[in-house]
Amino acid sequence: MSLTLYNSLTRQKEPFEPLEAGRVKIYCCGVTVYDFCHLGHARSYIVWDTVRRYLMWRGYRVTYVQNFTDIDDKIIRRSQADNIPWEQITETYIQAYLDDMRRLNIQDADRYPHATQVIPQIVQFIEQLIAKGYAYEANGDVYYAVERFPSYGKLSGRKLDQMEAGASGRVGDGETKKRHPLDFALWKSAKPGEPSWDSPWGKGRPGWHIECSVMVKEELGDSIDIHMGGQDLTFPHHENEIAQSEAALAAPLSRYWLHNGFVNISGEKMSKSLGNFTTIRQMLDAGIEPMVLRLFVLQAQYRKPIDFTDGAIASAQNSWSTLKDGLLFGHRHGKTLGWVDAAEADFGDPAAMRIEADSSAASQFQSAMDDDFNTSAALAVLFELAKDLQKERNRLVHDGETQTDANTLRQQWQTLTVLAQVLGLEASPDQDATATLSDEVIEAKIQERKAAKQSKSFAEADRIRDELKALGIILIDKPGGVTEWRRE
RNA sequence: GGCGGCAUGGCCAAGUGGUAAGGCAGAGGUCUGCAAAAUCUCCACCCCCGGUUCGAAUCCGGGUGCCGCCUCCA
Repeated sequence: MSLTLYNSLTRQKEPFEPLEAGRVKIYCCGVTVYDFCHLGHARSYIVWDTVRRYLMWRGYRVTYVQNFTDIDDKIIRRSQADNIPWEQITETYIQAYLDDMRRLNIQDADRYPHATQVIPQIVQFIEQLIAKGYAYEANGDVYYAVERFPSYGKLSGRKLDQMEAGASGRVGDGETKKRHPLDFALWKSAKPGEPSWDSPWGKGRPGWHIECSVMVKEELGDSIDIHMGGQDLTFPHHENEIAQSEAALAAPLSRYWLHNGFVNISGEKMSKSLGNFTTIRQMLDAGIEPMVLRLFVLQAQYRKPIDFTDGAIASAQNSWSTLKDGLLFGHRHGKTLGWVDAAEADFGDPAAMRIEADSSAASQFQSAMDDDFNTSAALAVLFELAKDLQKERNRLVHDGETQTDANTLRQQWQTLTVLAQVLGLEASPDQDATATLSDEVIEAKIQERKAAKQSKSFAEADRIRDELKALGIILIDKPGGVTEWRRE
């Protein structure tokens, strides 16, 4: 059984075979740092983080590089509009990016190259393209000559003449320096006051696409295994990267190209131009839990569009609550069940757990994920484990004993924890411990309520229950006048 | 105009030849003073029309509908 993934380049699912056995070199297109990240970024990077985690779980040594585009027209515009140095803009939003992603439990890349850190290499790369006849200089700008690259369009499935027809209405003005309407800038000459670097063509800055070609080469080499990004990057960005890299280096840029689907907002396309996007921090600050967002994203296959609505988030919230209870099972009941390791320091750490790889759950999980990262089917495995644990938890809380033996439960819990972690879904037991009320106070309240119930003061009893509920404490009355409680 | 994708229960979403995973929501029973995401149980023939096949949501042909890219965008 092997990992199969959908390759945008060939438009079909293919078995995954890295260039070097056991190693995977990944380049993920990062953000242009001129604004906060939005929900679309969240989906994209949650998905790629999950792919990376899964490959690691599958035993590959993964090198994951993601760039920051820190020089670009939008950054310059933002700098001018806000009257802030452009370097400060990029620094601010790089930090914001890292903060947002960490909150979503997205692992840091192994390296984050910046476009401005490789300017000499970019200049050199462009010189190489000019020398090979793939690029030409025109009044301080340098363009890539798409007609010189015969397979131009192979990634996005277009042909030059078709695109020319489609683009004819939009090209012309101010583009007269181009030999072909679809030629794109490798180097842009600087206007007065704009940030610039020296080059053989005068002061200027790199075009958008060339930086990625150069950073891939610098960080990972001429050919890599997986190149990923949002669906919108297929054309022109990735198409142009291929044209640049393969013309200059005469080697396939990437074996596999992965593209994630879009996020719609209440059925409407989300885009910069429509302005209907919510930033990640707005959502998180509004109280949407990071794991809920992650679950929302992973409930659909990564290539399909998803629709962000209040209802979808409410549903994900409830779903997360089920999984979270399952993930906290060991922390809440491990000691009660007499698990030998429950007192150890790394208890609950998935890295310290060894699950049986041939367990039914793990193998179902793996075959789901092996099929082009079918996270939706993979989640079904987690839910089944979580629901089983939920039942046992209730038996334990209500009847004082479980139906399944303690060791089997421990195995189930560990399996759930490990597999969830592969999807980046983690519940911290600290949330339990740092809750608002101490156990003693809660017990006192329960005794108070018990007295109220015995004197038939049900209004008072309900008031106490509501009061605790507002603080996240759920009370469960059991036969025999026993009241159990747990934190929500 | 060119290229591509999707259409499965109230909502979301797996499933690519053998009679429909999972989540959310809902219904009924139990339990309860009441309540509870406590517990038990229930809830789809897969857009339409043809065809292939012993057998199709799954393959083929034709419709219809929705969406994306071709322009900054994950």
